[in-house]
Amino acid sequence: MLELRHLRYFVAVAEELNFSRAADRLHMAQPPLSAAIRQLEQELGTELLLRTTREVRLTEAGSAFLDGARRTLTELDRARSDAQRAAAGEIGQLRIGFSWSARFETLPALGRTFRASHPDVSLLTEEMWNARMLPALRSGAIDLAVALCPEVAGEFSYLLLRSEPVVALLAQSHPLAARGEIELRSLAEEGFLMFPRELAPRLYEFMTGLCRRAGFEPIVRGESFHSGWELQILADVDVVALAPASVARDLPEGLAAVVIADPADQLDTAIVWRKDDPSPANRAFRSAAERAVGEHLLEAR
Amino acid sequence: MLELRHLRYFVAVAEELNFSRAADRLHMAQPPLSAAIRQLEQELGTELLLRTTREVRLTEAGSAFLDGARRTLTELDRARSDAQRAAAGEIGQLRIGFSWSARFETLPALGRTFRASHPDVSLLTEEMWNARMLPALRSGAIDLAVALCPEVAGEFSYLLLRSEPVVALLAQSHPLAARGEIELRSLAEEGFLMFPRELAPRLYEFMTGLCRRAGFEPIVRGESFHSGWELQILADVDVVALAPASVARDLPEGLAAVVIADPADQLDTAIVWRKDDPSPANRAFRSAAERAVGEHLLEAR
DNA sequence: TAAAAATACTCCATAGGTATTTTAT
DNA sequence: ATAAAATACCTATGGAGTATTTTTA
Repeated sequence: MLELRHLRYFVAVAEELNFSRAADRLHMAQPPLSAAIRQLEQELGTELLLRTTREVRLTEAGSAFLDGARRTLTELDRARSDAQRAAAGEIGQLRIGFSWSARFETLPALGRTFRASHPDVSLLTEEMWNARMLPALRSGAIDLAVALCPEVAGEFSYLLLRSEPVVALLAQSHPLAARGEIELRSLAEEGFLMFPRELAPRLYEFMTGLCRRAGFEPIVRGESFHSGWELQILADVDVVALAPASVARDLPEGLAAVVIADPADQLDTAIVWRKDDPSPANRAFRSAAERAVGEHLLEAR
Repeated sequence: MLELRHLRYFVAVAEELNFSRAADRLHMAQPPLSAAIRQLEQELGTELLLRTTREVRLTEAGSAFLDGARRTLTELDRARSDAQRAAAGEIGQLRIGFSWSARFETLPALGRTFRASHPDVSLLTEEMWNARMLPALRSGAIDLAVALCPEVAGEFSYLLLRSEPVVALLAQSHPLAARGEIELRSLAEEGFLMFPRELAPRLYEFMTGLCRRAGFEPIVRGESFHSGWELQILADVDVVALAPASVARDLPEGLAAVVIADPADQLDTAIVWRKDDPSPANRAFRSAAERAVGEHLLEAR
């Protein structure tokens, strides 16, 4: 059976064109080297070397095989280093599901931090609603979730990335739009635009809970957020919506964001992963995230 | 030490994701297979497989290494087949030195015949004078010579490809140009254009010998053939030259070729090679040449 | 005749086998 | 309870060593 040994020996002999010197180089005796080469030739069914006691020459087959043997050994080295780099999380890919709101500040900052240390891991990101994230994580469709107000069950772990104030999004023409900050209760009479509850139950409860604690039940005038939050509608129809502050970074024309006063009402964004996920790239991403948190790279600016 | 055995075993296990089934497939027992994989992991310094008694999964490193291992094994197969094809003369290259006169019929016909059976051998051809051919063959600068009237010494073998009549090349305006055939002695009073004797001594002797047997000593009026035979000069100056008949296939404007009558005065073209040349492609070319001779593909048309 | 490959043989490392235990579902 | 991997132990093939012979330039 052909083994790498044969290739290594053959390359040495082909380079030295001298069995004794090649044996030296390989730290072995000359007879077993000769035997191994003979075995290789038998295995291939063709002469690779023309030996006389005075010179050793490559045959055409030998010269062709030398190229191939070198390529094979190189390929093996690459395989080895790929495996080791993959084990260190330095190559591979990560599929990341994220909440729409993470698009503005959190995800870009995470990406920058991670890419700086792991340039050869490709990040495949997909926006999705919270309700899809856990099943996607569970099934392995994604490796990590970057979620706003995530629901986290037992089989998952998470790391809090940032907390940010809630803002009310409303038409610039609205009387309250000019204010820097408002009390939530001043919106008690407004119509609210919400998303379908089943897309992110915990976030939905958080927002209606805010209103209730502010002393009113929100009047839900529509449920129309589908892919992302289609905000333009807020300016057209006369309704308001609640969102994390970072959304204000990229508002459509004619919309304003006003911070809700109560500093206790913060919206959390976290990364979530399967506790038992052994992927080194995953671990590496998490520690990059920790680093980013530690360096305050994820805070609102 | 890492061996191909490890790669073969690992690929089998990674494909079956089951040590026992993989062991079956490899016609071996399960424990030594487990041992080999453990050894491989130790060699690489990283886990490749996550085993429980119920399932075997690839780690990231394992998945990366699987790709690399497959590539390595593929590369080895290619190396093996390259060696075997090279041994059969099916790949490689042949450097061929040829006489100018072979360019017209002999070399193209040889090329066609050889390429039909050996499309992956590249032919590198170079025109040269006979005097350069033997040293070039001896030093290995060329593998084969296709020579007109070759001088063949002991260390070389040769195969006669064709014999062809001698023609006289002369200006179309020459009184004899209209004749289909002439006696050489009718050129006794003409001036001859020759090449420097040292470029092809045997051919030179052959041609002057022809004249002497026809009863005259040729009047050499110039020695001006350098690269190829610059024939245009024959039409300009009023001299004649002797050449093999195939040259008539591609005469410059204003020149005519007239066959010399004596059918015994034939010019031979042969391929010449080093007796001890072991190159399979070389052998293959020679047998293609024999085939071409047998099928009369090299004869004048 | 001298340098280098081939041959003859010896030995032991280890690949691979069998029997059994452990483990996780 | 069971299927599958790990462990323990054994065997023998063959890879590598030493001493010697053969070859050819």
